[in-house]
Parts: sequence; C-alpha cells; structure tokens
Amino acid sequence: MTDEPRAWQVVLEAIERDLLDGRLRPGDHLPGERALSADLGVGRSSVREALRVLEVLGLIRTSTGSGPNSGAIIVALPGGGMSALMRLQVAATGFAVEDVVKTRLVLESAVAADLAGASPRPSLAASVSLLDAMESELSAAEFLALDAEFHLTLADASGNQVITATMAGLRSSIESYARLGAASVPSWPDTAARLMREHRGIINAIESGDSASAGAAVHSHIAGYYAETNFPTHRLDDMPA
Amino acid sequence: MTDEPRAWQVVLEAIERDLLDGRLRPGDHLPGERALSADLGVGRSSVREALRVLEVLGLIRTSTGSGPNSGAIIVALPGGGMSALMRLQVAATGFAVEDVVKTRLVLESAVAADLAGASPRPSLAASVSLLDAMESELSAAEFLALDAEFHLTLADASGNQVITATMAGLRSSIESYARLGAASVPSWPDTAARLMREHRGIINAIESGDSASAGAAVHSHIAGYYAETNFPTHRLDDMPA
DNA sequence: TAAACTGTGTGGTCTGACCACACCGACGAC
DNA sequence: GTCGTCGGTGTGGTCAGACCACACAGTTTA
Repeated sequence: MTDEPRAWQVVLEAIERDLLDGRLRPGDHLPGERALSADLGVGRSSVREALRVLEVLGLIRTSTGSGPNSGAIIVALPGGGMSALMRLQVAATGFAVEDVVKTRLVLESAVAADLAGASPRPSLAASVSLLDAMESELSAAEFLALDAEFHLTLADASGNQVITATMAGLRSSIESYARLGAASVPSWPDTAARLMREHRGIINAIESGDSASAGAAVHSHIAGYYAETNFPTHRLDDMPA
Repeated sequence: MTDEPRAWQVVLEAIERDLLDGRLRPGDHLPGERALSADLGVGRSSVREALRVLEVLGLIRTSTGSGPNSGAIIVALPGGGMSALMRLQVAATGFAVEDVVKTRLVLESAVAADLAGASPRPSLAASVSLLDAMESELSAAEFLALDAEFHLTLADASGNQVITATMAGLRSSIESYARLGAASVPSWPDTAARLMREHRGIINAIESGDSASAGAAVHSHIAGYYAETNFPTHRLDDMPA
C-alpha cells in the first residue's frame, strides 16, 4: 500500500530535505551515524549506505577520530561525483565513448566562445602558466595530465561550476582512452607540438575577443586529436590471460 | 605505507575492473552479496555499501527473491544517477541554479543546431506528438512535465546518450524551481501559449534545416522563460515554523 | 613549563541473525 | 497424465552488537 521506501532512502531523503530547507549547509557537520540511526529509526548500516552514496557523490567528506575535523562534513565538491558517475557509466557501456567526446566538444566550444565574448574578459593567467609548464620535455602521460588541467582552467575561467564539473567528469571517464591514443600516434613529439600550437591559438582567439573562431579552434583541436588517435568505439573484447 | 583503501572501495574497484575488462556486461548478474564478500575478503556490509553506490549511480538494479530476475543486475541507466547527483549538488549549493540553467542553454542549443544540420534528419515524431498532447487544457504542473519530456525527446533524437542524461539531470535538479516559476507568472495560460508557439518554432527551424536559427530559437525559449519567472539564485534563507 | 598519558567519541569494519520475497521442485488430488 | 499446492532454498534488506584505529581534550607526570 504505502510502498515502503528502503531504509537508506529514508536517510538520503531526510538529509536532502535538510539541505533544501537550509538546516544543513556546506561546512556543517552531520549528526553522528549512531545519532542519525536513532533519530530516523533505522539501523546504523542503513545510515552508512546513505552516507556512502553522499560521499561518492561528492557531498560529504568523512574522517575518523574526534574533534572539529572529524565526522561527516558537507563539502559539496561537484567534481568527484561526476567523475565517478561518468567513469562507471562508460565502463558499463551506458555511455558510448563517442558521445562523451561529442559532449566535450559542445561544452568546451561553448566555453571558449563565451570567454571570448565576455566583458570584462576573465583572466586566463592560470591557463597560460600551464601552457608554459607544458613547453618542457614531458612524457605523454605527463603532457596529457597538464593538457587536461589546461582545458579545465578554461572551464573554470568561465565561472560555471556545472560545466567545469561536467567537463572534469567527461575527461576522466575517457582518460584511459586518451592514454591509449597517445601511444598510437606516429610521432608523439610532433603531436604534442601541434597540440601546443593549437592551445596557443585558442588563447589568442579568446583574448582577441573573437567568439566564433575561439569556438572553432577548440572544436578542431579536440576533434582533431580524437580523429588522429583512431579512437576506439569500445575496447577490450578480448581478455588477458 | 600502503594507504589501505577502504573496504567498500575495494569492491567498487573490483566491479569497475570487471566492467572494463568485459567480464561484466549490461544484463549480467553480479555474484551474490555473500559471495562477493567472501571473494574479496571484506564484510557483507562493505559489499552492500558499494552496491548501494552502484544502484544510485544507475549501474545496477537489485531485486529480492530468487530466480533470473533477482539479485543485482547490471543495467547502466545513465539518467537516474545524473539526476540524483545534480539534485543533491544543487540542494547543497555546490551547483548554482544559474549555472545549471546556463548549461542547459548550451547543451540544448547545440542539440537543436545539430539536429537541424544532420542528414538524414532524425525523426521528430515523438517530439511533435508531445506538442499535440500539450495543446489540451493542462495544469501548470502537467504542462511542465510534458514540457520537460518534449525537451528530452529532442536530446534523444540527437542520439547522444550523454547529453540526454545530462539534460535530464539538469532539468530534474531545478524542477522545483521551475514549478515555483510557473506560479509567479502573471498569466499562466498566456505563458503556456507562448511556450507552445516557441516549441513549434523550434521544430520548424529544425525541420527547415536552419542550424543557426534552431539554436537561437532554443536559446531564447529557455532564457526567456527563466527571465520571465524571475528565477531565484538561491531560495529559502528563511525557514518555516 | 612541557611532555606523556588516559578517557571518550568518531567513523570503519565485521559477524551473525532475522525477515520478506520469489522461484522451483516434489508431492498429492483429480 | 495433468494440474494445483506447498515447502525448501537462496536472494537482497535490515538490524544489533561488537571490535578497531584514530584524533582530540583534559589530566597527570617529569
């Protein structure tokens, strides 16, 4: 009749309601697990299942011990949860890699165009300093890590946390594919040099205020890399021993 | 030294590895909780915490009982997890409502432009039949529900599951705000009529193959609604008794 | 004064015990 | 033979209780 909700959902909904009503805010401590258990009339294990979900979603941080830094604290870090979600969805083929790349294309092009059109134009100092760091001799893995960070700084400059978090998730979900791609390229130094040129071009386009060409530069930058590396649609139909 | 991972992370990582290596695919059954517990050398409660995460993320479905439909089954439904994540992030003010709306703007405009430019053009029959259903007299809540579905069918027509899932999540995260907005409008019937006109306009723009105006039509459609409804940046700084 | 020690409460984990449920096979009535 | 019925069995869902390692705070001690 009443369609009994599961015990952990009761906990999750109670916490969500407290968040929406402002009884809980970022930085606040959640009641202890034993207290929540008693308050809500569920077992402690059910409370823990709900807390685990919140933790993976990036909403809380937990620490052992006592004192002001212990317990479950609301943090609301958008990035972590998005990465976990997308990584697992890609792993389970719920998300096609191709769709992830296309979505990246849409979001990053829009961000670049937006940055170019904004006034006052946000500072790109963080992005530029990353580019400088990438000039040195780096392994493919190191380069890709900085490359990812560079793209994230652009999203960050737009000030839109949703886009930033989504892009971080998209990126991390195909991180392993990007690494494979780097290994499949004829000459990595040449590719890296081209990517760097394109990065500079993107920055220039943004700083010159040319929305259309900034968006186009990002688009061809990303699409070009994935085309060059012959991106797999799915991988590993064969198993290791 | 070894930085012991937490027990539930061991479970999560084991399952993710099985997914990536193809040992687990959508439709497969996970081993029973007791079996996983024994195999991985962790307690059953830790296994359950990991499974709960996977369930909320939309990766598995669990059912009690025995037989082929029982147990934990890989489903990889992208929508549910995205909605939960974004809803909670908005509730915890990790995501600003304004950023959610802007992101919707970017994604939906891109989808419309993409649909208009695609060849062969995907069928919009599902979208159109929803529009027809919306012509009848409806309450604001009913209208908004169909409206949300209409926008989703457009994303669905693009065939990009990542964008579809993301849009569904964005939408659900601000669903309550959209309802509040409908109540704040001077004349809801007038607003609804306008929204319907704009919907038809979007469909027409897509079907005429005009990418630019399709994107622009979606952009002004969404931006207009949120502007008209005087969207709150945050809400409920005051509490009920 | 400063260092060591103990008390206490936290999350993290495991174990064992139930429950409701859904299947499935054996058994019996017809 | 066929068709109900009726336990047996294994599943997830939940709870209770017990430890542990840890971090802090207050007290005791050198």
